Amino acid sequence: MEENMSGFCIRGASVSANSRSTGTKCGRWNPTTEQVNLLTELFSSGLRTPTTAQIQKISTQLSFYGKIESKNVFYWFQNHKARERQKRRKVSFDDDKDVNIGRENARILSTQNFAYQVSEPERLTQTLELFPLNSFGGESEPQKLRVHANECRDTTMFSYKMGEQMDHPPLDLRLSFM
Amino acid sequence: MEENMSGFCIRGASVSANSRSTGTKCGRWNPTTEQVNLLTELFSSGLRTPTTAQIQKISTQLSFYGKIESKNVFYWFQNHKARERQKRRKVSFDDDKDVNIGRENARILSTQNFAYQVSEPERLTQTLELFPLNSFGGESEPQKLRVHANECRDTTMFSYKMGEQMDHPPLDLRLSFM
DNA sequence: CTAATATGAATGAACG
DNA sequence: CGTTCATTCATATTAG
Repeated sequence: MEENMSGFCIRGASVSANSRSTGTKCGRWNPTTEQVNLLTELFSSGLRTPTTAQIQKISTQLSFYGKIESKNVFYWFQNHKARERQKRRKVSFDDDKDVNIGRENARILSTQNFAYQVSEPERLTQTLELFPLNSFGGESEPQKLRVHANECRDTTMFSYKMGEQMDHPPLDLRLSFM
Repeated sequence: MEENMSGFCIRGASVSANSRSTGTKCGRWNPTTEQVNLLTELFSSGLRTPTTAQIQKISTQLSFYGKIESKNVFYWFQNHKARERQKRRKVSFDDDKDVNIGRENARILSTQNFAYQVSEPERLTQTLELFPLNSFGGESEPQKLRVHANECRDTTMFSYKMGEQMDHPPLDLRLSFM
């Protein structure tokens, strides 16, 4: 029984009283097999970051198979994409230094997680005709080669000028942003 | 296996959740409960886009509770505001599987100009007055200073010696130290 | 049962 | 400011 109650998990905040009991009502969505199948199909078909409208429609469709919310779909795609990339990244270098790993363990490295058979786009369209196929039909991932400094360098971001705001009462919401 | 192959800052992978990033260097900021409380209070008071001066003030205050930089405050407000709206967008109507009542509720987000104003002007003023915003001598000067985050070397840049007394600050931190 | 893993959820950081 | 990426936390699930 997954009684989802839109629980908010305050990360770490409620560590007080966390000894054993499930005091923190953090019920989370537990997708059904059908839901996962459909989501996986969509993903395999190329859908990576659905728009809000798409998310809502998917959610509506999936609600037939069980309780679901839009944010669940949103998170699912976020996580699925992120983890795929994450695992892909781990495999990327495929060091020789770890060749001794057993073939059993190699499944994580070499196996595509999404070996699920990709249904034809047509069928996908039939299933839920909500995706403009151009969104993923002939478009490749942007693949923006991003440097992405991953450290604490100063990003010189907020250089938005501030006027005489200290003078003003804090009420005036300045729009000067960036 | 949960491998930490990244080799980066092992940010207490399996440690308890809350402890602020003690000893962690270039990992991402992990706000303490007190910091989050204060930020949330300010947000609830109506502060949405703090100015540079405000950011610095807030950052200074929050640094008492743990390592923090100005950009963290900046990002926090950015994210918090954005996700407030994002939730509005991804609001999944508690769709009853049987009842088909999506129409009426579908357009609850007709007006969105509600949240961008302070709930109560006086309250905000009071709240901000708790922060002395008059640090700059000549207020007439535009004082376009950019928030300059320090380098990765933020090894206890704040010389606030945490006394033994502040171990358990009251919940209303804002009132306590002002 | 406990330990390890898979994954939903959350959020800090940053891009466009 | 909306959107997206990356990392982390919490929990359901599964392996041992």
